[in-house]
Amino acid sequence: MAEYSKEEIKKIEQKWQEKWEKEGAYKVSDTSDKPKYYVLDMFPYPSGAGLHVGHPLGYIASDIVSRYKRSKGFNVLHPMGFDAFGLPAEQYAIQTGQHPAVTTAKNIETYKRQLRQIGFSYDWSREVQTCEPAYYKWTQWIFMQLFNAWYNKKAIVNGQLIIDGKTENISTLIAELEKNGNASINAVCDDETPSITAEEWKNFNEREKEEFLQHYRIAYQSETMVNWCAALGTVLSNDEVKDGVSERGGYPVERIKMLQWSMRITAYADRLLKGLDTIDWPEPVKEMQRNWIGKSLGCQFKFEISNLKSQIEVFTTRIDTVFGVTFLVLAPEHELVKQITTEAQQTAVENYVEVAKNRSERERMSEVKRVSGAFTGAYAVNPFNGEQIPIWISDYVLAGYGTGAVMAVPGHDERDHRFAKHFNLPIRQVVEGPSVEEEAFVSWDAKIVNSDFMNGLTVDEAIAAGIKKVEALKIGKGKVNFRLRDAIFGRQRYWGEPFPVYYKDGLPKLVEEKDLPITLPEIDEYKPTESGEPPLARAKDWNYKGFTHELTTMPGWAGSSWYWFRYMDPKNDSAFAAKEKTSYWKDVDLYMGGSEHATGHLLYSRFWCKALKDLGYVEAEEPFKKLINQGHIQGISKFVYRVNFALMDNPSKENPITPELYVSRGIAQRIHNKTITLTEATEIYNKYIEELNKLNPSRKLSVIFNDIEDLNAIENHVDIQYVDGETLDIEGFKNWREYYKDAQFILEDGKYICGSEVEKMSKSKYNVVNPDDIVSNYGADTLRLYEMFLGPLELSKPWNMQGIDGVYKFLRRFWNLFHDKNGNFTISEEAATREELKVLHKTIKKVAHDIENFSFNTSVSEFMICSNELSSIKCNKRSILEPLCIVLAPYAPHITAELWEKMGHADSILDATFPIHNEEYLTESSHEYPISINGKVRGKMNFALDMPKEDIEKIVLASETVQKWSEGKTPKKIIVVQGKIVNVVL
RNA sequence: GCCUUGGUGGUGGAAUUGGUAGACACGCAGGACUUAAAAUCCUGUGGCUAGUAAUAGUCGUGCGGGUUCAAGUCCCGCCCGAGGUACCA
Repeated sequence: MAEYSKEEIKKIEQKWQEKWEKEGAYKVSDTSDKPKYYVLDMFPYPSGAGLHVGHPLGYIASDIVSRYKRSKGFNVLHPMGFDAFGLPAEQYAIQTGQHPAVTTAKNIETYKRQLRQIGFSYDWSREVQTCEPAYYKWTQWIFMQLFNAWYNKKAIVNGQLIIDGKTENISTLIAELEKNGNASINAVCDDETPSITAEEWKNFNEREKEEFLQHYRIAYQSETMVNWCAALGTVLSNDEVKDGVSERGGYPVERIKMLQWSMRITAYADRLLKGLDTIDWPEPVKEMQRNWIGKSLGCQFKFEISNLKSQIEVFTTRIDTVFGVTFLVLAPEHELVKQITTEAQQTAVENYVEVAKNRSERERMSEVKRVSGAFTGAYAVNPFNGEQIPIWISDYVLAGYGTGAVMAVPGHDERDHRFAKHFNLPIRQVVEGPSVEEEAFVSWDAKIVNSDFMNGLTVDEAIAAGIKKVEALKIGKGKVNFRLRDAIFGRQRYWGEPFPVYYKDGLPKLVEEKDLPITLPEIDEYKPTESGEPPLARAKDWNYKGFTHELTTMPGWAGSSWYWFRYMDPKNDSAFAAKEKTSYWKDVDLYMGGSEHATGHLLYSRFWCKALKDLGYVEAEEPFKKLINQGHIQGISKFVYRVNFALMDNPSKENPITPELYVSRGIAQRIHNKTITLTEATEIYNKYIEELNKLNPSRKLSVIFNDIEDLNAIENHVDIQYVDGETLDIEGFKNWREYYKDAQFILEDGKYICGSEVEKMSKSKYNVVNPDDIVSNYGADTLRLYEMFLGPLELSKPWNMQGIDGVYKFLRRFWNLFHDKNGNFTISEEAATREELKVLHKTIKKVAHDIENFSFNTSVSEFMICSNELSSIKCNKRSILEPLCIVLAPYAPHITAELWEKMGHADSILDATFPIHNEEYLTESSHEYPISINGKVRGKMNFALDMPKEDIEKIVLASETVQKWSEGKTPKKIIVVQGKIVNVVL
């Protein structure tokens, strides 16, 4: 007496989940006669909000593929684990004092409970967590290998030169330095690496040797730009910076240089580029990586500075336009700026640099229409024609790119043109084409003019000639430039892998391998120290044999750049994975995840994989053979608007507490588009000052407020649980966080109205929807089908629950095929009719095709059509329903397992062989042709599929439809596409 | 800004890749069952015009052009949304 009711679903799903777990039904063996198939989901970060409905989208799809491949006879590895280090847990720790390990463990438990109840076929015995010492021991070990490695572009293996070069142990570099110095070494190294002889190398002391080797190591230290927030005493991600101030607290942020660990990913740039042609990834992701790597052929050369001994080095891809250069532009951070600025220009330049350095790189790149800059007063000499050209600085030139200086050719570059127009600098045409007075003319396919020896040459010829000239003048050379920069590997944070590094006399040294892992020490608070040192500086008595440890930790991507290898051998204590395991599983056959990882995780993972391969630890050159992008399930984010003013005194000395004052959406909009009245702005200012003084009673504080321009409203995410429609639940909001407790609000019509936006669903945006309710109301099988039914896997779409009833009804109808009106299980042993077989085989064909093509939404529709058809012909025959169960099982494992058992099977449906469709049942003998006149369908006619075109033409031309529309005229043309359509042209 | 991607009924989406636009669902409307409601089942459902009606005509895949016997699909130019933009993962 079983109906597919809420209670029954719960019973069935629990029963099978427990049974499968008890039997170890998903345990995978590392040895098998079957072909291997490795299906991997992207590593989830276990956030405090738990799993949201966006996560399972990809997991369900990959689970369907895993189950399908298993029923097709593959040995399928399908693991799951957690990328457990990360910023959110740390921020939570700072706020609440709870140890991130504790909250992370709790979050992981929640995730696992949620994942289990959706019925995924994960082999949980292989679970890994990046924050476990047994795991990060090997992350540290890999770091050590990369520290002890360099990139030899002239590597020789078995007497053969390796064209792309190879990662080698640093010992081969040292051996060569001892023999010949670095004269004949061809390696990827820092630009400023000096040339030395063997003699000089031998005479280096320990410090000099290490400093020299740092130019070559794959993991090395260098100075890089970061967002420094003095008030918070830490470095911030671009994400945490809004409008030049910290998202939290609204404190000023400036760009400063800091010594940090980096990874020489640029050594692999060419291989990362070439490897893309060998892997089956979505073309857009490959394209994004190509653009990110950004290989360009150009020319790097020097301009002399008039009246000074220095030179400015520029990189350009358009040396052919060098006669059109009318000024140079340096990044405001460029090291020469101070030196070349004339006295008269000093104030202007200093002011400009001060403003520019507080703008994020992203802002500087995006606001191209806002032209700004300053003249240094200095002039450079164009080496091609001896002309004196002014040197400017502007923030559209970025310090980290190329040389941090560009030769400006306003005639043929849009940004240069805008700059020249704005500052009234000359514009010159050197490429033949339309006038460049009003608009830059950018072309790679034209002739060069007004350019001395280049006149009449094509762009390509002129580039070659230009490089030749530069090299002849000995001022530079042709150069391949990559946009890709070395990856910063250090973080000023607590919750990450500690480095296996200590300092002796200020020199970084690796710990001994036997001392791994270097575990994360306990500290009292998770904040940076008062003096701005990273949190690890708080650790008491934490040292390595009396020496100080490295105090920064590794970034989020460290643990996720090799985890797929660990799943192959997750418990190994003597290697990150045993050689025989990595050579059996090799690489990931199917990787499912979002395209947001295109230029981060996916690039870093490829990099580490190549390095590990070169060093002889793994066989795979590429980690992920096939990649499928799942779209994001988007959430509706809500926003509140925090009032912000710049403080008059320097907040870095001692942080004042700034008011939590929020204005409703309409007011924020008026602030933003500057339509707010001065009266209203003044009221807000008064309120702000009042609060500011209340919060800092012992100090006299004031803020800058001259007009409405000085008033800012910063958009902050608010958790959607505190928003009803668009109105904020003020009490809920105040209780959300400690520092919102006394938040003040300026309302509209008595309400606080929130802003709203569709964004990716993410804990950090506080817009997540949890799948638990759906599972408890409808069951896991319905959730699985519904998420697939939502639309194509790779498209992003906002979450909505409309329509879930449809798939639930389908499952009930499917269940009813096996049961009579009273809920008794009844199936017939009668032979199937041809009609029934056609329905079955059409479904088998469509579903198998859909899974192979990752088109899961269309299979769900097909299942519905099939079940509707079988219902309407009242088919309950075993010979139809049994194979159908196997076909549906990857999508809805619980219901099908139950029905499979009821049909009398003692064996598991998990290992049932996926049926193969028989084309014989599907062939049609005739086709109903749409008859169109001038492309518009006017009628339909049925013809045998093998009827010759000529016969169809005759019949159609004689038909009533054509007679009616042609009104006696003779048709000009008739097109017959066999099996498809007929079109008559009048 | 730049790179990538998407835009089809009231809603999610389908369309064998240039060949009948709107499959399958949701929602809505009407009906059956019921004292009633829920559940279930049946019927209808892109817009506009004409008709009591079956139906007929016409417009229609973000906007504007183009190629073609034929365009949601290909080409050119726009508009809008989303992801990434190097310390979120």
